[in-house]
Amino acid sequence: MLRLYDTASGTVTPLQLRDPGDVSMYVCGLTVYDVPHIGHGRAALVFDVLRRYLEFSGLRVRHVSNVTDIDDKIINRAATEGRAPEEVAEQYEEVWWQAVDALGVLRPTDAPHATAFVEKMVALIEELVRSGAAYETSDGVYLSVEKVDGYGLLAHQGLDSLRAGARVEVGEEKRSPLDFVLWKKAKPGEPTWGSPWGPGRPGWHTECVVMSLELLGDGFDLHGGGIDLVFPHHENERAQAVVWGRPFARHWAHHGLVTVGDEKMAKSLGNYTTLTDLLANTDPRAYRLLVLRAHYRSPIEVTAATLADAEEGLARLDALARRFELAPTLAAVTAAEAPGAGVDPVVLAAFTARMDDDLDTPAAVAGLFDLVRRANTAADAGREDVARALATTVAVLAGALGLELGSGRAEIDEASAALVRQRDHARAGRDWARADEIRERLEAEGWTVEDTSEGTRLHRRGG
RNA sequence: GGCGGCGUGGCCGAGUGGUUUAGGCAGGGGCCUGCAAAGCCCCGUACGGCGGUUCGAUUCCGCCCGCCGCCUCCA
Repeated sequence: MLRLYDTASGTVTPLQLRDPGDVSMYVCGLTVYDVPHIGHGRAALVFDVLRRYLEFSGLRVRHVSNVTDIDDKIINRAATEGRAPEEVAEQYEEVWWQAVDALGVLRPTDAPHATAFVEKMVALIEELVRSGAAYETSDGVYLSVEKVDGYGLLAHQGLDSLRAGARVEVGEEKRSPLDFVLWKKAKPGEPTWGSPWGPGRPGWHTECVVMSLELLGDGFDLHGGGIDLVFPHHENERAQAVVWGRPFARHWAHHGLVTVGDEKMAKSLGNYTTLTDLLANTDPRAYRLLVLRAHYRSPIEVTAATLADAEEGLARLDALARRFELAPTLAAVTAAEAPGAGVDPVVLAAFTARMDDDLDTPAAVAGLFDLVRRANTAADAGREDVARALATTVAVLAGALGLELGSGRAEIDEASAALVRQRDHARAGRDWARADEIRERLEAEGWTVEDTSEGTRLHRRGG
């Protein structure tokens, strides 16, 4: 059984499911106002790995991830560019899904849009006002954190110390600086929805409570996101659920951020690389491997050097796939079926033990590389059956992590294929000069040339 | 200031109270190869500093130094 770090308790605890066999997880998606950067890519990869591993473990996963398609940033961008906010949101949502697909990340089972749930959000806010937990001001409706049992649970701080660090805006009508907005009254020209407090739009923290409970029901299993969402976003979601009287997430999972020179990558800092740029220059699997080689709660540096490192590692895995001509095994089997598919049961047990330990993917990946060496050694010694079993194991377990080996294989064009035939002929005739000349031509075309017992073999490295 | 976390060999990055101190990349040597490529073998004895606990700490405790995250929108 998977044990995961739970932000609420601050400990690694078993992920105990509400409905045994079924996992309900809600992952905070993004606000579609700009192109995604590689930090967003890591977020998608981390939860993709979690989801795939849960499925590999034999569980059914309902994975909900929202799209925030109404927000100040979208409105501002639309205003600046003289476009409709919906148009901006649609454009960047499309960019996001393309990047998700390119990363080999499974799309969520549900991707609700905030704008489709405004009526339900209004209903919730009305209820919170009625119960006395929320109050209206001249610019909106706010939740009074004083009314929330255990406010600060996720932040691991009490109300007093949170208040001590809070910034206070001039002219605010909030009763406490920690109170947060549930409904924003519209200014001229802004998109609006109707409400008892006049035209306006919901605050960010409300959409996730409403959509997660609506789609997954009370007491769903897991709520996740970046570690920077712990406070205030997730704290405030939970606060609304508490006052609403609805059991909320049983478990909270947060991942570490991508850093640049030890600093968080962020739009506001301007130190970001877009996901599109990354994917244009790098095999997406190399980025996945880079992400897997760090623990999901640790920060990772994504630099030319760490990416190159990951690409070399990936090349080693792909070389194994070439050597054994492994078929793609992405999510082909579950752990229960794996032994029947030729996976070494001892290795499988070690793999699941590592993954069950708070998703220790660095250790799991280390285990895979260890297997690569064992498979190659066995093959070098002529122990074909042993070697094949080990290589198959690597492919299946890598597949469980969403890493498809050998899929970077390139189609060989007819001209290159002809050169291969000529080179094999030359080598058969021991015409080394000719063979080397052809190899140079192929290498100039970007091929890596390998001689095997079956003759010349070509492959490409990198993306 | 409060809270959370981190500091491991050239780099990335797990892990552990003590026998052989993951794994990857880079580097050196060797084997294999017509030469390569791929692969295999060998080589690096690291755990921020100072104390304490202990027969013994990188691993436990305390203090210190440095760094990061959150406390404002943020994956």
